[in-house]
Amino acid sequence: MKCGCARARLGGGAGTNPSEASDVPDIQRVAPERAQPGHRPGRSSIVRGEIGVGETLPPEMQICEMMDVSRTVVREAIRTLTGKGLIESRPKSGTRVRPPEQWNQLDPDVLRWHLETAKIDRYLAKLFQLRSAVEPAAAALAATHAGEDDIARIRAGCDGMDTAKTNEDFVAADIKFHQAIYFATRNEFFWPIAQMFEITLRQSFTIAAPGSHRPRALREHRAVLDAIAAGDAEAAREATVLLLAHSADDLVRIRGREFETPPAPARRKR
Amino acid sequence: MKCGCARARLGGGAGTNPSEASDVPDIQRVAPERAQPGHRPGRSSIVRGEIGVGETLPPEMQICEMMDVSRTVVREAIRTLTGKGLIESRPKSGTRVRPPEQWNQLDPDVLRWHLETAKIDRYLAKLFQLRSAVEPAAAALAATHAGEDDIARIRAGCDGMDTAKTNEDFVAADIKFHQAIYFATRNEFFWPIAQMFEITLRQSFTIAAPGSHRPRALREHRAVLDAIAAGDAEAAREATVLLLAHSADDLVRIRGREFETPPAPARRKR
DNA sequence: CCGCATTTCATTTGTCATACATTATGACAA
DNA sequence: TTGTCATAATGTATGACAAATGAAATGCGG
Repeated sequence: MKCGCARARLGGGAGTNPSEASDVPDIQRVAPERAQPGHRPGRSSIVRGEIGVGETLPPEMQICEMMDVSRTVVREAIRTLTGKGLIESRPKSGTRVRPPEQWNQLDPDVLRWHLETAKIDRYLAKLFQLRSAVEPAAAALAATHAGEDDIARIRAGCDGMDTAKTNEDFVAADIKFHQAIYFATRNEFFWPIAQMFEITLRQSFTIAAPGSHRPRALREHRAVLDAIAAGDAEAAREATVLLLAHSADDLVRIRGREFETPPAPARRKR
Repeated sequence: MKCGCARARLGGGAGTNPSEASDVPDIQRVAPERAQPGHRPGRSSIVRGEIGVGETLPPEMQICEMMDVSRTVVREAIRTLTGKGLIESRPKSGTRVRPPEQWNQLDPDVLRWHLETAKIDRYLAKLFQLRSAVEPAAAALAATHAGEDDIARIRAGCDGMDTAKTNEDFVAADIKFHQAIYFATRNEFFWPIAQMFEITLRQSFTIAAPGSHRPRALREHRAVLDAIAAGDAEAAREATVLLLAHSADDLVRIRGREFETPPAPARRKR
C-alpha cells in the first residue's frame, strides 16, 4: 500500500481552490452529487488523472479518516462515481479507476469536471465535431417528427434571441433553441447530447456570443425553424449545416487557430 | 399515497460493466436475500413510467418495509438513480421523478432498463437514427485522427468478422469494429455513443446478424477500414453511409415495416 | 371577523457509528 | 500444482440523531 500518504484525495483539487481550507472542506469534494450550481467546483482528481487508470484508490475506511467523514458519505460518493462509470469496486480487491473510454463522458458532472481541467479550446473543438455530426440530422428528424408544441418551443427560442437585451439572455435563448430541436426529434438518444450542449455552452458562454454576428445568426436560426415548421427535412438539414459552419467561423475568428486545428493529428500515415 | 402498493421498485445499483449482462435480475441487487423467486423481477418502475413524472415516490422508510430491506440499500439505490438523473430528492418534500428529458439516456443501466420495457423495434429504429447521424462523421474523423493502434483495432474487428464461426462471434467482432472507429476519432464525446451501441446490440444481437448478407457486409466493412487507413475522410464517410444503408435494409427485411417507419409521426402539419 | 405574516411543528432526507455477511485475494500446505 | 483457509476489503443491516423544509397553527393588525 504505497497508495498515497493522504495525498490521494477523492475529490481533491488541492491547491487550485482559493479560500477553502477550514475544517469542513473535503466532504463536498467527495460527494460530487451535492455539487449544486453555485457550489465550488474543485473535485474528482480521477478526471484529472491524478489517480492512474486501473489503479486502486485507498480503502474506504482510510478515505473516511482522511477527510474525517463517515463511511456512509464515502460510500455514497463511491456509488455516484460508480454510476458514472468512473470507478468500479469489488469486495476484496478494492476500488479501481476504470479506463476513460468506459466512463460516461456525456454525464453532466463528468462533463463539468472535465471542463475545469481541460483546455477549453480543445474541448470546444471536440464538442463542435459532435455537434456537426448530430445537429443536422437532428434538425432533419425534427422536421418530420416534431409536434406543435415542439415547434412552439423552437420558435420561442428564436423569439428569445430576437428580443434579448443582454448577452446572457441571448445565449440562453440560443441554447433553448437548439435544445428544442433535439427534443423535437422525439428520439431520446439525442437528448443527452442536448444536455451536454447546454452544460458546455453555459460554462463558456462568454466565448461565442460577443463575437458572433447577431443579425446573420438570427436569420439563420429562423431559417432552420421555418424548414422544420414546414416539415422539409432536407432544408432543415442544410440550414443547420450552414448555421454551424458560420458559427464555427465565428469561433475560429475569436479563439484563433487553436480551435480549428484537429485536437490530435497523431499520425500522418501514408 | 395511492402511489403503489408495493409496486414501486427501485432499480438497483448494478455496476455499469457493459460486459456484465447475464440474466441476474437487478432486483436481487437491491434485495439479495429477500428476492423471492415467486416475486416478479420487475425493476425500475420509473423507467416504465408507472410513477408519474414529477410525482413523488413514497418515503424511504416506507420503501424499506415494502421490500423488506434496510434503509442503507434503499438509499444507495436512490443515490444511483440520482446519479443517472432519474430522480431528485430534497429534505422534506421527498424524492421526485425528473422529466425524462433530463435523465441520462445514454447511461448503460438506463439503456438496459429501457430495453426491457420498450418495443424493441422502435428502439432499434431510434438507435439507428442516431447511428446514421454520427457514424459517418465518426469514420471521417477516424480517417484523419486515428493512430496506428486504432487502425489495428479496427482491422482486428474486420478480421474477427472474417474468421468468425458462430453467429455470436460474428456479432462480437462487428461490435468491436464499430467501437474501434468511435474510439479512433480521438474525441471522447463520441465514446458514450459507442458504449450505447454495444449494449443495445448485445441485448438484441440475435436480430440483425442472421438475416444479414455476410459477404457483402464484410466487403463493406473492409471498405471502411481501407478508407480510414488511407486517411481519406470522404471515402470513409461514404463507405459508412453505404454500410449503414444496407444494414438498415437488412433490419427492415427481418423485422418488417415496423422498423422503418418513424417512431412517432405525431403531427402532419403543413 | 378576516387577511397576512410569523412561529412552531412534524415529516423526510442527510449523516453518523457499529456490527455482521460476503467475497475474492494471497498464502500455506498436501 | 492444487485445494484449503485466513484475511482484508466491500456490501448490508440497524438504530439513532441532525438538518432542512413544507405545512399547519398562531398571533397581529386591519
